[in-house]
Amino acid sequence: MPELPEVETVRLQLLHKVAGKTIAKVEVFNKKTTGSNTKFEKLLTGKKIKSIDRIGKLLIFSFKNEPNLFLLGHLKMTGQFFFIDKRGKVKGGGHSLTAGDTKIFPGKHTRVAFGFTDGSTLYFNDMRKFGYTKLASKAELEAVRSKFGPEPIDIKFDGQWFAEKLKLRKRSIKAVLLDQQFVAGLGNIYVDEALWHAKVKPSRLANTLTKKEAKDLAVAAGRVLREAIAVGGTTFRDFAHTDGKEGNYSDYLEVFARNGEKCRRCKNLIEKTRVAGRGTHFCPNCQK
DNA sequence: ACTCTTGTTAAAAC
DNA sequence: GGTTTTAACAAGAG
Repeated sequence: MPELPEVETVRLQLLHKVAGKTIAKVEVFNKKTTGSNTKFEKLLTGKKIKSIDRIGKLLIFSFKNEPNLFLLGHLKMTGQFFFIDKRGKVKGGGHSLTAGDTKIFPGKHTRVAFGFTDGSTLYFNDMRKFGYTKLASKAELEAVRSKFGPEPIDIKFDGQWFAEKLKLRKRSIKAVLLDQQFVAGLGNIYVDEALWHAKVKPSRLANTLTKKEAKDLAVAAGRVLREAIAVGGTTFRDFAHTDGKEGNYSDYLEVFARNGEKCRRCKNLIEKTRVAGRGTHFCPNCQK
């Protein structure tokens, strides 16, 4: 699912493709996606994209000479951004489409289309309509930003702080890692992966981790996120790059979707259970 | 027809 | 007030 590495992959691709472009026309195919803002199209038309930032799994578009206007983009589970040079047929992935097939934009799952003055278009597709592209003021953006915890990939991420904070939490370590207010960016895939690398069982209560386990986990979380960014994220089902291609971290997964297969560390079989209400993969032998 | 999938949030419980 | 749990959301796959 789209987690920090997938969103960062999209951010880097969009930064390269749409920064500096001016929006000529906006089409909303699903009102809920834009927060049912009736002024959405009008407020964006004529605006020039200045930059694209990210916090956790949230994309933040800013505009030239518009210090009080931001576009917040969240993929949730099935959101996809596609960039098309000019409207028409394109090769690539996306829903209701097989590899190498041809897709017409806008398609069945296109929720918003941003047309630029040079004839190119950015499409936001989202099968399940949980994702959004919503406008926000500077104050609203700061209110949202304040709710995110630090990111494990931040060079200032503090293992000592992490270990001390875990002592105060009584839920499973998996539930705590999924909490974006505690640490930002991890989702179901990378939580399971980080816990495997740190040799900690997902069901362990957070306050029972030793200082060494906590510090190992902090390092592991940063490492899996960084390595996943380096290979364009993980495509498990729905995630696609802005050109429809897939992420390659699927080749590096140690536990996620590997239930029944051998642990590469101890040769035991990987199990799948339910922790924190999520499908959870781990090695029952070498994760303590 | 029924179960399963997950990111986030609102609401209720503690 | 902070923390925790649960349900809800939507649409498709199997």
